[in-house]
Amino acid sequence: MSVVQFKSGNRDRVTINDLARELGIAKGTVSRALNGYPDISDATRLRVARAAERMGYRPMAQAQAIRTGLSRALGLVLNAGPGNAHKPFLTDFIDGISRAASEEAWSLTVATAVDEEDEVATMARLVEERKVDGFILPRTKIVDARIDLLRRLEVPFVLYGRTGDPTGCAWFDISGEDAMRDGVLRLAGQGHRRIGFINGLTVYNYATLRLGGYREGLAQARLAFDPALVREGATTMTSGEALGEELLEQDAPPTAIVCALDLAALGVYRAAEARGLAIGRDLSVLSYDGIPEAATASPPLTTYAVDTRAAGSRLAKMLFALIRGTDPETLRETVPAHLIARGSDSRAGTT
Amino acid sequence: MSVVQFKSGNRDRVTINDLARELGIAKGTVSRALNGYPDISDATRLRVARAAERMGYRPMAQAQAIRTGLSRALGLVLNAGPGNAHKPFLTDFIDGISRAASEEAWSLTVATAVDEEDEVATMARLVEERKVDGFILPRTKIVDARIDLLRRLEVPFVLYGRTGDPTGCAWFDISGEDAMRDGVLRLAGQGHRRIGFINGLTVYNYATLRLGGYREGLAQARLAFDPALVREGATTMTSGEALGEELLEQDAPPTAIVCALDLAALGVYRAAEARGLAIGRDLSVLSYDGIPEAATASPPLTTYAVDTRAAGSRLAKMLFALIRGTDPETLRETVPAHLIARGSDSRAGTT
DNA sequence: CCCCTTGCCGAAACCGGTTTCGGAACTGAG
DNA sequence: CTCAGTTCCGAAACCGGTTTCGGCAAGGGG
Repeated sequence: MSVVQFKSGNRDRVTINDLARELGIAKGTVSRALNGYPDISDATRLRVARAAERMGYRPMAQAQAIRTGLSRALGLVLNAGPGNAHKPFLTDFIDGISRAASEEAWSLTVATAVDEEDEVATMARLVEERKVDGFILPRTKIVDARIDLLRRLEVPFVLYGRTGDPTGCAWFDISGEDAMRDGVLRLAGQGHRRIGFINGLTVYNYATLRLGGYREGLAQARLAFDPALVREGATTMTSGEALGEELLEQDAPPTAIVCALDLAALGVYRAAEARGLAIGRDLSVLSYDGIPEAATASPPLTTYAVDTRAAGSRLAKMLFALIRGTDPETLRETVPAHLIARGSDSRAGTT
Repeated sequence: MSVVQFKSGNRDRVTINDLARELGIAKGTVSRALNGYPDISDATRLRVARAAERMGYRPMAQAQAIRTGLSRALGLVLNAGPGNAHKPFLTDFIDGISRAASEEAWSLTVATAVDEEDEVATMARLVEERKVDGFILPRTKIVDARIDLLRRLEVPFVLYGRTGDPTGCAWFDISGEDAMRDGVLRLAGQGHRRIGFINGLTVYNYATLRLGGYREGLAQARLAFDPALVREGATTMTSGEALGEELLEQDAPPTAIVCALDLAALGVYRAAEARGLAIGRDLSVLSYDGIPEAATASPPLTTYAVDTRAAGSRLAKMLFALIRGTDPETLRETVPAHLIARGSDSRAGTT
């Protein structure tokens, strides 16, 4: 047969049958005692609990899954395709999710995909094989195929970010729009009058929000919105450099630039350097994310930082609530990013 | 009862019973046909395969697990405790593993832990609940409690890195010692005579190897080994800065420093800056890892880079082989890091 | 023509749990 | 003392698969 020989699976593990035999009671009784059914006397419940503890009984998750339909695993599908680096974000995020999951003895199943189609296919497979009970969806788009899929499959999910049609969605998000608005006001307060904006990819929901925040900041500072000072589509250093160059080569270049992503801001550093402009003196830059490179850049980058670990943890807890039947639309939270002021922005016109 | 109400689990999923009923044959026959048993005629096998395809049958992983003992999941436990940042490493690593796993329709279960004890406990839990069939162990130590545990439990595992007692271990590793040796030779070739070394934590296996590589490089360059030029324990920028300071404040400071980790090297940047030394001119620095910050530092850091994605992928494949019964000791590979020459090292004495 | 293989499949046991159902023992009211 | 109502547990079905076992039919050798 084409079946390969695997290492022997079940060793000396203690099963519910062992427990029942040891205690001299029916295994169904043991199961109900362990799961808190009301038709079990306290005495029996205690006896079972003690024996389980003493013998080191651990229910086999998959055996439970086949009857209950719950595999006690959260799903996270990462898009690792080209242009989706988003690197430093991950460790903290996974740690946050995983820790919250561990607290409830759940686990986290991670898969990667190369594009949106692959992402949806991977999620469908995880659902079909019942490997996960719900998903956390990072990097939400305005129109997001993953959401459509999970809505159709009636599988619980929470968004890290908001989306175009939020019907039936639970989410946790950082208020990037508030950060952008505050950033503009901060720069305006430093005397800047021509403040540029370099956005991320507009398919993502955050981009629209952040542009809105930028415009709101301008309005509050009583500055006119000038389309010539706005660019979009920078998610890497390279694209940030290109778009920064576009802004700076104009006749009336901005004296400050707000970036929607730290990586783009670091690209702007290069563009400025190429033109002989000193960041923090000739050009102020301010950004969003709080990636580690921001701290080591020279000058260190002022940024609105996100606590990604806390986000992961919160999302996991929301997903638990969802799986347990909470109405998704009551599970919606938005929290602010926090400013880390460093040396990349300063008074205008010190040249 | 204390049991919460979960969302209905099993919906319209097609089971092996549906298939059997549809085809009018026994479900055991369907199972054997699907799994390539030899006592099924080709005609039946084909009929079953087609029906399975047409009806969209997907075996429920956990139901298989309970009989076969295999959950078709790889385990990865990350230590996310303080001082274990190792951030950028993760995305690529997970992607590599996950992609290799997906190819065989396996999945990846990720958990985090805060210290070694927690790590071992988490792994034990995953094994007890049979959530994973084997582990990938990153950041191996010379004496590693995780290895002891898995050896005792007879659970398959592969190391990312080598270890003190390799009995029964399979591993994949990057030859950090060769990189350190080549680094020393490169600097010696540039005319440096006093070459320092800042190592990582010596509990990790790589540290001993890299120190050995450094010494071998000195020997080949006919330079004497001077303990005053060697420090150990730098795994962060902060500690790298402190140890770099120690080296530089001496009467006869090194003109070049080899670091076992990029993060430490970036710390040395700061120490040098504080003393008014220009990296790449007054002090050459060369390092290992290939983290993204290395490219954006000024000057960009010369480093021996590691292809972490490929490592993850290779490790997953080795783990599959192991689970399928291959002798661990035949599964051992070491590959070289590759040099990315940038601006942080140069001729000595240009001051 | 008989017997022994061999190929192929059905039936049933099994894996480790959960859940339903029914009945024994105890309780309290009348 | 009787009878209905609780309390608590055993027995068995069930979940969706895998694996063992045995038997029927066809084929081949003597």
